[in-house]
Amino acid sequence: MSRTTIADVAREAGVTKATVSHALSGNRPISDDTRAKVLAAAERLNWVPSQRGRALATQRANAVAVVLARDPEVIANDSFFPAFIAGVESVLAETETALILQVVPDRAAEERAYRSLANGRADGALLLDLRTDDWRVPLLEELGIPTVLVGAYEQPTRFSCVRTDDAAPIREIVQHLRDAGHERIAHVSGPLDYVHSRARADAYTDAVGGADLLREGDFSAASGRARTAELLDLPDRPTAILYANDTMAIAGLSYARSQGLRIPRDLAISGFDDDHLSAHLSPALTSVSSGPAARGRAAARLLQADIAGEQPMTEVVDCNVVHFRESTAREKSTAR
Amino acid sequence: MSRTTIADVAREAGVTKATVSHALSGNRPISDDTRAKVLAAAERLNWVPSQRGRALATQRANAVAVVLARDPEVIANDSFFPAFIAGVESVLAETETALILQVVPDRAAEERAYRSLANGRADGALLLDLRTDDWRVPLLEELGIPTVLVGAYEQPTRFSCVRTDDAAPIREIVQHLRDAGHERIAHVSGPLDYVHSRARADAYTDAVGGADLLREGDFSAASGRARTAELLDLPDRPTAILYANDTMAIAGLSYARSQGLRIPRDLAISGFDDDHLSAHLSPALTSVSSGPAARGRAAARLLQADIAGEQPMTEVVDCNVVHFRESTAREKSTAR
DNA sequence: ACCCGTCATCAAACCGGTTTACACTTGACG
DNA sequence: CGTCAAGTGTAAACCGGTTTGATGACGGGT
Repeated sequence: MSRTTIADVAREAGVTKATVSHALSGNRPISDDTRAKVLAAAERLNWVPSQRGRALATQRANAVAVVLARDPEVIANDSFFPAFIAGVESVLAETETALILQVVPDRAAEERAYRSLANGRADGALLLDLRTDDWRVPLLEELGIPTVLVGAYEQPTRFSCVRTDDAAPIREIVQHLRDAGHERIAHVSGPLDYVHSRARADAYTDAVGGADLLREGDFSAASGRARTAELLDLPDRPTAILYANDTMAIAGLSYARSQGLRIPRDLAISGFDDDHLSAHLSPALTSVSSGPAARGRAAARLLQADIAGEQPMTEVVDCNVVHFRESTAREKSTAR
Repeated sequence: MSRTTIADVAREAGVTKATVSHALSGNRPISDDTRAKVLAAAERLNWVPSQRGRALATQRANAVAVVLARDPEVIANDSFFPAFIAGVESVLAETETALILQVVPDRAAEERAYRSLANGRADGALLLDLRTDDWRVPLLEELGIPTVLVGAYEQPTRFSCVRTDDAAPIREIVQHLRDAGHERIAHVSGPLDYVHSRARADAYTDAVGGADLLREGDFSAASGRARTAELLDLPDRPTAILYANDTMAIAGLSYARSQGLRIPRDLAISGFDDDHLSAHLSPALTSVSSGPAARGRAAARLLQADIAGEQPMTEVVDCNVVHFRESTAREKSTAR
């Protein structure tokens, strides 16, 4: 509880509020012994400047925001998000910037949240789960609040962007599967109006030369299971499935097994985002570690730059690394 | 951007700032037609009161904080946290309260974080990962900021508490295993200076009548594997292991299998916290869903009550439910 | 007709900082 | 010796709300 204010410190040091302020901020030259007096007084009174007063005077909240419009359940399923946040924090901590996290149930609430944030709560925002032609982008442009888009965004925008090359790891996995003799390779994507789902799906289509075996999921275990069932019911069923996240992959794997298929001998499986459990399953799940922490750090840096008034820019963080594990291994007995 | 201030609205409506304030807050009686004029003016100017000005005047930040002192990696491993946060948010959203999330690397940073939060950034804090005799409790008491402890805390404190009965599900699992014929039941706990780890370990010791087969892990997959190896190396190895979280359970399961053991026939396994993947593994993992969202909601409510000046209280949220799955199933062939 | 109480509004102070315009010293230089 | 610039500190305004004491209008009671 900071009952002591800058005025108390000023009195204690025998100077005025302005001098105290300048002594601490260094915005104006202050003689060394005055500064010493001020610091001593502040120390003696155990004074810490109030965030509230400062925020009002400087028009800065010293906070940035992330708004998530997702089901609580989906949040709990996401291995990307927590690590991403940790990356963001590691950068924000350096400048005493706080992170405001808001989880909202629907679009109306989300819009209210952004308006409220822009209204003095936060200095900037991080946009996740971008959709093609996302309504939030123009809203935030209108609100005039610095923003960083996490993910490739195709529309023109003046905001900074953190991109990754999701196509490369997908090509790599497809190639790996081809080398192992697979010819019918399927893909269970995320919702295709998410830009990253779309990008991955496009990369897949490119790599295999068609979208016959592309099925749209929604990142949930249930959809992983359902889409897998559809694919396995095909007359000429795929011999490999590439999922857009590990949750769907594991649900799919589990279903395939329940149908008597052996993994990877009868069906090779790959996930995406490398959930922390994936390496420990049996069979261990091939997945793509998408460097969430690195992306979080990059996003936070770009946001701070934007807030500081620098030019927005796009940064490509290349941190995707494919972990080939047992679920896509070429079985000795069936090597061809 | 809210360039328009309350003064603009006042001018537009032909009244003073005070009237505008009262018209919106209802702190003073205002005639109906004046109120209408004010609301119309506010609407016309598209005015939203500034959080900053309001915060300074009311001495309220309209925000609460959660500080996490954990490895980014550990955060990503935790299935409890994201759902807990979602629960917290669902309550905070009702009152336009923001959630400030801070991830800090070490104790010094954590202490700074709390001091800064108490200094006008937040109105209250949620304390997770409680340790026996946690240094943060006296610190927050000294700072005089309303706080809710999530987890059983044994020391006397004036803060509210959200507790759960972790002993019950553990007893239930042990009983279930006993019924299936298991006599050597081991437990791989979390770090024993966490109060919830300790509580679970004590419940286990109570239920099996001894701590011979208790091993302390740290919630990481690596430790799950290591402690499992130790247990399986015993001359008289356990036939069932109860882990304090799913990450360790799955790492342990995976290791046991690599040693040629069949699950659950040779070794029954149970996790805790019910990771979203656990139901989809094969064998599906028995685990305890600890109702993270419900606990988050309870914690948020208690915190809001405390901030509003109500008496602190302890609430027991009973939301533990054991999901018995294949990993502890009694195998037909070995039924006794 | 006078007094008083109620109700609605206003004007000003306040929250706790930052910032700007200005005043006062000093020292250097022409 | 007068003047100007640099260097320090002060006083007051400001950020955008909320809250309180004062003011004025109106109606009822006697």
